[in-house]
Amino acid sequence: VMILRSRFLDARRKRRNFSKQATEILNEYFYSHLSNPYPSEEAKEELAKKCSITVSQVSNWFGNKRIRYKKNIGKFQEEANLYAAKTAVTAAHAVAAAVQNNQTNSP
Amino acid sequence: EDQEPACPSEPCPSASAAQTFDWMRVKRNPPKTAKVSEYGLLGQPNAIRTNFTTKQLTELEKEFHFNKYLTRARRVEIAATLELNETQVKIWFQNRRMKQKKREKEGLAPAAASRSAK
DNA sequence: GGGGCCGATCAATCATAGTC
DNA sequence: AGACTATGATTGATCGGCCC
Repeated sequence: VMILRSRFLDARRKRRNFSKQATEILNEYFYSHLSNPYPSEEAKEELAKKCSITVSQVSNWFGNKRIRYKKNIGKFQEEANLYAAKTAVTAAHAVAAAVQNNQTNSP
Repeated sequence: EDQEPACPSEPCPSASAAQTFDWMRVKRNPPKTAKVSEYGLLGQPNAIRTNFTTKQLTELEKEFHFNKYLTRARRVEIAATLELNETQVKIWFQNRRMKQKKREKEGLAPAAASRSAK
């Protein structure tokens, strides 16, 4: 084999993990869109801005996340529940508002 | 905006019923880089990612700088020289162009950002 | 109708950062 | 310190869409 890795000085040599907040934002988006975790170009730009990373990095993140998630769903169960609970709060607010609105509009 | 489930009708037992959506079932067909013959002839499409050698990559890179796009003739020539399929050469150029575009994009955005940034 | 290109994505792998 | 895992990036190749 010896596939000479002349690609020696590959860019991936110096890699930095994203900040905790950035990962938080990305995971929140991922799990709140678990049925279709494919952010549009615009959504990626917004996420990139919020996370202070590039759009490509956002794409890489989602690409890796999707593949790794479906490869072993069980391994991410805990994480999935965590973020599901987190977004459940905002969801509850939305529901509450909807109910309120419903009561005042339909006798 | 379009968050998602919010459990419309289903109870949603305790926490999340993490179901398996279609995107999780997506499977790509194995590469058809049929190299036929060679040895054996069991016609097994390689089904594996080809690892280009340094020489092949160097040559392709050189060609790319000469021409971003290939002509049929050039493609045949290069494929023969590097012992690759015409398809592999074609795909390599497509990917290379995309890579180029990505670089240009990332190479200008930061510049604009640094200007607007304090 | 078919082949090339584009844009997005997949999937496997690389190389490093982080954890124990 | 060393083995093992988590994770960001790279890349050959696929998928769907569009154009000619």
